[in-house]
Amino acid sequence: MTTTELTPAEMADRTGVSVDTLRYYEKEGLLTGVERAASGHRRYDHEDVLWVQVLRCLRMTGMTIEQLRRYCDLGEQGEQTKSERRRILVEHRAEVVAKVAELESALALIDEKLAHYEGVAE
Amino acid sequence: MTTTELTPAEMADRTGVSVDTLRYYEKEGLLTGVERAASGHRRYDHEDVLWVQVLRCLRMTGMTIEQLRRYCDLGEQGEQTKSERRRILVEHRAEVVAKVAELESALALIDEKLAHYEGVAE
DNA sequence: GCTTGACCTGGAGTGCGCTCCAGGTTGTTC
DNA sequence: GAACAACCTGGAGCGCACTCCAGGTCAAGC
Repeated sequence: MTTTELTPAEMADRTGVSVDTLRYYEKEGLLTGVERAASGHRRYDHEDVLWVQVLRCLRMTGMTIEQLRRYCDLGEQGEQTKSERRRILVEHRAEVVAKVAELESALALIDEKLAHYEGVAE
Repeated sequence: MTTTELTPAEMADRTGVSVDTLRYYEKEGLLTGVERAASGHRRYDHEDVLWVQVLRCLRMTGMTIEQLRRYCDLGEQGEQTKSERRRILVEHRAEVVAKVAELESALALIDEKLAHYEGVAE
């Protein structure tokens, strides 16, 4: 199995996360074990791509860097932290569901407000 | 018609928005025409309560202070800005709908991730 | 009439999540 | 081998939306 390695620029391209942010995530401990070329330049593999996609998904849904760090630290500690990690995801999932509900009730209010503009030309 | 007037503390209580934030919104032009008692202390009326609820709804759904200011400024300018205000709301609504979709696809990924923890005790 | 707490103003400070910068090394292309 | 881009590090800076502070005024209870 040949693992395709990506340069920082390629990784940024692939994930939609800037080179600076990738380095920032690494510095914050959200992205560990990134390989280096002999030159010292970073080389990202497919696993890194998948993981960054998870990071983006969790960030996008409101998980903080702090919480992500906790989640990653647990991952580093191995199998015995699985239930704790699961708990974190279950909890976060609930927050996302709540957020969706919140947005939907906000939509209702926006629609109500929009009704006042009925008949107004575009 | 007796308009019940609220002190800043009561207003904060009623709307869930802190006294500091209420003053901030006023300073930023998102909340205009707030009455004052003879003492110079603010007195909020029912309309203010309703408007702050709208502000919170729009903020919560990601509208920025800048955009809200624009919307409020248009309101100050009267009837001829109605279609522009409508346009802003319609556009914002679309963004909220997109955000909901985004969160829902994130939920799918979280669920996928959670599936890996299947059988892990709580 | 004095204390205590809510209120006033202008402006400084905070936390978050990046984003940018300086000063230097590496790698590719002509 | 020179130029130029992409990379490295540590650390500073930024934009947003508040949040807090200093120094003072106002009002309600005792």
